[in-house]
Amino acid sequence: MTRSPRGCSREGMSEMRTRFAPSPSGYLHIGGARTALFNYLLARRHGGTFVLRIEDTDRDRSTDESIAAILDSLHWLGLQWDEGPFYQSERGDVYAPYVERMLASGHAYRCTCTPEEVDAMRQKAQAEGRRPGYDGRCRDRTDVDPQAPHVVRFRTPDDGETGVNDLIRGPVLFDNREIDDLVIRRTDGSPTYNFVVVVDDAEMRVTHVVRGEDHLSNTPKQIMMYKALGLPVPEFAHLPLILGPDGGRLSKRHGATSVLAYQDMGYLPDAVINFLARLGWSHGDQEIFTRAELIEHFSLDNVGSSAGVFNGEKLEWVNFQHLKTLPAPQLAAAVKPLIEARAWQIPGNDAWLARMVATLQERAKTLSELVDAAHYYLQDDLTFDAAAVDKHLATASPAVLGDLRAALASLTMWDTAAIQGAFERVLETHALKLGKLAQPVRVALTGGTVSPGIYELIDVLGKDRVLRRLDHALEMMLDRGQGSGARGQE
RNA sequence: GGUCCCAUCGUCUAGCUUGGCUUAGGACACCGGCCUCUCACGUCGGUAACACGGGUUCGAAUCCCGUUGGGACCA
Repeated sequence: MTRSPRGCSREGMSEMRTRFAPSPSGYLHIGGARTALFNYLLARRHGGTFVLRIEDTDRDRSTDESIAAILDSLHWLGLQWDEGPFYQSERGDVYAPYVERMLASGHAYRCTCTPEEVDAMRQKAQAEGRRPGYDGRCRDRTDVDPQAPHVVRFRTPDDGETGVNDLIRGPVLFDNREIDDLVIRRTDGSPTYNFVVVVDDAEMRVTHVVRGEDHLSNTPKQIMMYKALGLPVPEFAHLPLILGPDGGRLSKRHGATSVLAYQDMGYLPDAVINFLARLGWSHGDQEIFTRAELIEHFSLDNVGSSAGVFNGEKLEWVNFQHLKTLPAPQLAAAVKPLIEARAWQIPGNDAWLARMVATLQERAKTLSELVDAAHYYLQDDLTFDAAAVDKHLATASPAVLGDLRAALASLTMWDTAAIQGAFERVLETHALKLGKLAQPVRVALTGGTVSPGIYELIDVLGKDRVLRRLDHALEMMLDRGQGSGARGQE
């Protein structure tokens, strides 16, 4: 068992090479993304190479759509790989020589037992209270015709132990007697998963295999095969799984599990990465990391060994932390496509959009929320909230609002200071507090009671639209005033 | 069923390697105060955890064993 410092490449050691090897049987989910991230971070941290390999051997379950979704997800998250993508389906001929090598060296043998026979021995063993599994009856046969249908089995050691020196959980020992002779080549000639992984990782000179904990019990078999083939055994690190809120395996019923779904919901890739990194890894008390900080501090030493529960609320908060510190022009650029997707016209240039976004930046956890909140900036047909109108507009004085309209109309400068000045003059003449005026104005300008500060709102909205909306509100107030008999009677 | 992994606030976690510095720290969420033109932001404070049982030790969240619980893999 090789013992080396966890996740640390020393001077003189060969370059670190990590890999992410998804099977394209669906979109890239949160758990897979985290595995990819940790491989990426580890490689970046140590100046190594991050390899992408698509395990699409299972033609029935692999689809081009899945491959595209995985690639898109990785691109979106910014997990740029250095080599690949290599497609297993295109590597069909690399495995045969390895099978032959095993056969020639006696580490593998041909077995003609049918699935029924294997099943029978399993049941018998179980009935007799023994460990179920292949009993090795073809191990030493020399009479198997290579042309006849057969599988090739790997001859596992009969005794002793195989140790996995897991970089995350330390040494894990497996009793070799528990591991029976696994099939490495099926009757149809196709190689099996565990064998293919070993060959691929060896051929791609992967030095650190970082993958989900669900692969831990496959690892001793793989180590045996590396040794049988005389190949260098890589380091292994098995990441704890990500669970749903109920402690079970994360699945669709826990909400979105696809990476791309988070893109659609308006999350920032850097935030998703930050959140995923913190799910299982830590660096003291720090919660918010830039990509560069993640690369700088990442280490397998600080990856925990227990499974974690996906917490969407924390993701929202992490996203907010990133969103609010993003420079406004960048945020504007990120938000623009979402606005266009709603077929909303942006009433200004990019600079204006950046100003708009700046007023909403601390008021939205996601890009989508920000666009939702921006409706009164982007659409002129306001939807008035009835309760807000009743509470703030119906009770306000048209005279005061009219004065404000006039004060604003007469401004030659249009900035928050000038606007504030107009407000202050009106408030003084009517001896009112700001709240009494700001809320009716807010309802008049947005249709509701929630918005950025009233001065910045007015500033960004622009003089024309502000005056128009004020006029409209004044009209509404007069209409209601005439029909006041109806009020209170519903 | 067999093998393996895991176990600190509801959740993510620090602390565990090298036992005392811990009245167990931080964060999300939640509750309350402050700030305030609304909503937020911010800020101050609060509720809340070492699964259980043995051992080792002067002393255990930290080391060992067992139990329980959860998970994975194989079948």
